[in-house]
Amino acid sequence: MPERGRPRTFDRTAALRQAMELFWAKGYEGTSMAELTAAMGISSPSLYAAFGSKEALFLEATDYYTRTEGTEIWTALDEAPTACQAIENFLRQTARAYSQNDRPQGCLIALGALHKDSSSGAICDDLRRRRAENHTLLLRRLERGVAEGELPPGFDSDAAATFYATVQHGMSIQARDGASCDALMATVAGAMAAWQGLAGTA
Amino acid sequence: MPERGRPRTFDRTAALRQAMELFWAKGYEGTSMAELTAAMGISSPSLYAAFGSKEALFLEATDYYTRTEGTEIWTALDEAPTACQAIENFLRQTARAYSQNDRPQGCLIALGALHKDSSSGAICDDLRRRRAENHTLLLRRLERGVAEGELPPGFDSDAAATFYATVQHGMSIQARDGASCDALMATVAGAMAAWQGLAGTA
DNA sequence: TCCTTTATGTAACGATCGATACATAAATAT
DNA sequence: ATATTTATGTATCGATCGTTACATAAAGGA
Repeated sequence: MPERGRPRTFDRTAALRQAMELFWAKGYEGTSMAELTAAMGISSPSLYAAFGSKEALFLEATDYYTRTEGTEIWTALDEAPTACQAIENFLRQTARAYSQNDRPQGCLIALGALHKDSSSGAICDDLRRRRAENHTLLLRRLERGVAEGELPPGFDSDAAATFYATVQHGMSIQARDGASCDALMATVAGAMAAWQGLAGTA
Repeated sequence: MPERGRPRTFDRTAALRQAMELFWAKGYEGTSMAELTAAMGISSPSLYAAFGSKEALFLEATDYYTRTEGTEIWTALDEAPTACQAIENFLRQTARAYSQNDRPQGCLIALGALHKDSSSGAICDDLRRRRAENHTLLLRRLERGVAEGELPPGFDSDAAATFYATVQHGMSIQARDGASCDALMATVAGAMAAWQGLAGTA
């Protein structure tokens, strides 16, 4: 029973990836249905039959983004033996991923829809929720550092997580301005220079 | 000879301020001419006669923005006696300005047009140029710190300026996510914790 | 007073926006 | 073979996009 009726003639996942790259490069509002259908290689009715609407397509595209792009950024968090190395790897992987030339620069979650419009309200909220989730991942790793005794008991994990998440968001804009991986690494060095000050004198 | 023909019936500067606030809140692409004329209280032909086009209006609005909004952020840079205090005041003023409730959160220069569209190409480039100017202001202040002996000769002023500019850009997104002034101050504390590491062991 | 100049108000321009109606094609179910 | 279900292709929907003709109103210059 998996297939009834006429089978679709295009690869749904491949079309979704094309949509993701377009949204990634131009944002939600900046991407038109005409551009989407052209990039995905399908007609407008096929797109609506397969994905529902432009808004639903964006939500599915961001979900696909989090599952396929920049995963090395977040796996680095848990695999590093110390919280310090975890944060540094997190930022270094970010610098590398954001400056790749074979894909849009910066992060779709950070840049996809920053302005709360009447049409993109749900989109904006969804991205905001995903940013909050990323903040939580940083927070959990830092709290683990406190639990393991690497960081002092009075360490403000939430403030530190906010700081490093904010640095990452800034790196998206920096990458959009054409910064190279080396230039992004300068920001990483600055952010890691803060580690001793944050961990030492809490 | 200052006035020939029928005088305009609206305050051009007041209308420009309304346009600025709208662009600030919703971005270039996200703001429509209908919204602009409604907020400015004028008709479409009056807008075009006074400002030329939507693109020209945005450029003039961003110029008005830099002359009127957040000036305390940049004056703090030169007035502080030390580079360290200059950067800290710069960031603290940023935290305060970005979280005000009587105006849009974050920075128009950082958030106004991040996606290089076919229509907003010139807009995007103009904002990018303004961000580069802000980076230069930070760079000059740090170089002055080196010249005055506050910072060691090998201090990488450019890398530090990039770091602090990136933190400020991230604070725009953080502010858009609803962060309070106190929450932004956590990021400021993190960024300033990096100072000793950057200035000490260069 | 007449002419020029600039601004306003109404109305609408062509283009593009996101989204669909409709008929047809291709598969399974009975 | 017929009915049902799903996808495709063409053509277009009403709404909104940024922009502008056109006639009229209000000022200064001759």
